[in-house]
Amino acid sequence: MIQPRPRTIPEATVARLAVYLRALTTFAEGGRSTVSSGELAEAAGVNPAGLRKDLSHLGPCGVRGVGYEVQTLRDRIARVLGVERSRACVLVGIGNLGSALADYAGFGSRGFEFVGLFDAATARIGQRIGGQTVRPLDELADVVATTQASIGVITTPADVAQSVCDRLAAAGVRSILNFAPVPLVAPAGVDVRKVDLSVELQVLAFLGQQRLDDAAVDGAALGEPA
Amino acid sequence: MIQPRPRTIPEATVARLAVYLRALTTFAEGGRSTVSSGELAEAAGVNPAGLRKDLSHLGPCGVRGVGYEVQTLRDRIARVLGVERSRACVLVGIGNLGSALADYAGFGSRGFEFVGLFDAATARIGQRIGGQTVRPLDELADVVATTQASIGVITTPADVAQSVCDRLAAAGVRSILNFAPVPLVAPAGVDVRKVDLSVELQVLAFLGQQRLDDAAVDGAALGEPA
DNA sequence: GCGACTTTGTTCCTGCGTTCACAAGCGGTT
DNA sequence: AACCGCTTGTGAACGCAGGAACAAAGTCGC
Repeated sequence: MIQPRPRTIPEATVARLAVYLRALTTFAEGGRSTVSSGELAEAAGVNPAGLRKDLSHLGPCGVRGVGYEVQTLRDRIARVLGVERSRACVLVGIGNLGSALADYAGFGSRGFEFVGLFDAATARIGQRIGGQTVRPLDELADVVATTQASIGVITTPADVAQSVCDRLAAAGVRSILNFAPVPLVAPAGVDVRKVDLSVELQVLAFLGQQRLDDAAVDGAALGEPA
Repeated sequence: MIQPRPRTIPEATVARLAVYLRALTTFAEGGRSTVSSGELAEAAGVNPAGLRKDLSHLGPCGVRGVGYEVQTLRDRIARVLGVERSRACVLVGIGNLGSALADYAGFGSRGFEFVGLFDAATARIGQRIGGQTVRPLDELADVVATTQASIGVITTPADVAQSVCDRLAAAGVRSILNFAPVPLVAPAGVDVRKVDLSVELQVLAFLGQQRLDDAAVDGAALGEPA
């Protein structure tokens, strides 16, 4: 049995496909019917050749000499990414960040719907955020089972993140997005993806500092007084 | 003039150094005086060999047969990352996400201090969040100049992000962390780093879907009925 | 004091991602 | 109908990150 096309799309490509999808939506709203790889690449902030290679994973979907049909390409990327059907998500840890995510309009428009918000603090239970009511952690397994939620988001403090991860996995969640600054271990069959905001800031700060240091050294090499 | 050690540390290594720094702090609080690369790697969720290679960029800092001295290594990483001195940051766009970041304790403990919160909506101006008062955008240049803020964080809607980026760069900010879902173009000498929360979720969803598809194909290949 | 064990630091290698460059193909024009 | 310009899709080369294996070095026990 020959696979006509390898189903394994590189993760970096998947991430960019999501960006292309958003750019294509903007083009469609602007009334454009076709775009070239150059235009789309500029809108997405990537290299045109790389964009074409990314799209090649979906099979031929452009017309040579013309470009890509906006609507067709948009639909195809959406189907590959699975945006066509809505995905139920649960969110654990309703602090500042959790509240912001629960209320973030950008998720709903991309097919992600929060069907359950959970927190351990009794003070938070009952609060209404983004159309949902915060529930106690005890109800997590029930909600995941009844809603068939496949994605869990962890915005708890670091010390309870692993325990929450275990409970999510046990309840049947298949994918976890972790904002807590600890590496999580999950059973096989459960994907974990980490977003670490402090690390992003520290990398940024380091790059800025490094640039200053380099400039200082270059200046010294050019004969500046010590 | 020979550089005893190349000053260019890979960006991926820098990101992991920040993780090691956090793990080392945890070890220090636990009273540990030394750790091996294996222990630290497990706490950071990486491969021990890779960890040693990362640390090799800082020069020899361990003792063979023993491991790494927690306090010494922590100080060295902190110095390389520039955590020792506090960095002034400004934040533009005080929506849900912006408020959460302004109030996020994880930044302050890592040497990042928000010295200005800005928003265009008059309704938000004057609000107090995390010890700061939200100000109008007009005051951005003044605040950046007086506080010598070097880092700007953008949590505005996409359509105004580029304009905010321009104003930040003009005001003298050197590094920008962008949460808006658009690629920003900044003048030379200004670093931009992007965090796209919807993309993270979409990648996660795709991986989960792909896993299901693969399982279905595997099952069929094993002789399941069609 | 010496040997064995432990752990670091480095080197090699494999695989992946990115970029450049070119051939193939389609539409418009004469 | 044939030519020309434009754009896609792909093949090759380059650079980089990650992982495994090995040599160097220091400590602990005898």
